[in-house]
Amino acid sequence: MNSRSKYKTKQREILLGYFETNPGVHVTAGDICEFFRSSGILIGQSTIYRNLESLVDEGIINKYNIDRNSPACFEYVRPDSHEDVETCFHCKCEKCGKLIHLHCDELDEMQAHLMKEHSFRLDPMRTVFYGLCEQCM
Amino acid sequence: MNSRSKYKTKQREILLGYFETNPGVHVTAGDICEFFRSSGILIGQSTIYRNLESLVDEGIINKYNIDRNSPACFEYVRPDSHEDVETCFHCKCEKCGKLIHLHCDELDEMQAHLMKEHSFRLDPMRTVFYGLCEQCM
DNA sequence: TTGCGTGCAAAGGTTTTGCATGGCA
DNA sequence: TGCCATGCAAAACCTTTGCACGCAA
Repeated sequence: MNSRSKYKTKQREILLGYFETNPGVHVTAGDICEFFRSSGILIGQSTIYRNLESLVDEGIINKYNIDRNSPACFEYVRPDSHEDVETCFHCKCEKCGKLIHLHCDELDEMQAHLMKEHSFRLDPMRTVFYGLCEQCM
Repeated sequence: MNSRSKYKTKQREILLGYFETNPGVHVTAGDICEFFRSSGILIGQSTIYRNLESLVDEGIINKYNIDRNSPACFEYVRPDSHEDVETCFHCKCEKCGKLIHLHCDELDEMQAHLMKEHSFRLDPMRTVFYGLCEQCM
């Protein structure tokens, strides 16, 4: 569970560079494997999975479990936007599968309400709103 | 995706009976398979999965994706709580697994807000709020 | 040199699918 | 009779793990 890297390896640097050049983008472990493979960069898939776990533990990237039976999504956390990500919500369209990022004061209030009135500490990282997007409605 | 049963089969009735005698309980597909196997009732696992999908589509049971890498949970929806369920939100404690039913005006407002401001039609049946309950906090 | 990180392959567990058979209407 | 549902087995899928080798410090 709690894994942090102690060595600075070439593979880790490459992976980190990939995220830094793709901020705000959701990618799966498979996407990353495929990208490196097609780029002629050889990094084993287990190395990718292990480094992803480390980066999540270190708070450098976030992991979202959008859906069972679809792979986990990873997203780079910009150093200067630490608070934003904490309060970012995700909406998943049940029809087209589109993932929408929401950052909204009203949702923050809703979260505070759940905490105060219902004694429930919502975890935005784990919670996904399911429904229909504008196009599919 | 959208599968609804057209025939009334013995297997479907048995599965439905299982849920009706276990209201409010969370079970996995594996649990159900194991239960029938140990009861000497032969129902193929694919039949169970396919019927579960149908029952979810028909709104007779709910499916919760508690965690990746742990199987999906299914729960019977009592007929007499149908209206409630439509506007009822679910909070799932990530630690103790407790499922809390919430019916609250503020959440209704939040839902209306998502619709009006973000053009997203939230589906309360499919959406589960993850976080920590009072005891586990 | 020490021990962590890597790569490969294989395992793990849940869910889906192909196909022939059986059963409902 | 015409489909749909079932059961079996195998595949698909994402992710984790075992192990020997390589590399960082």
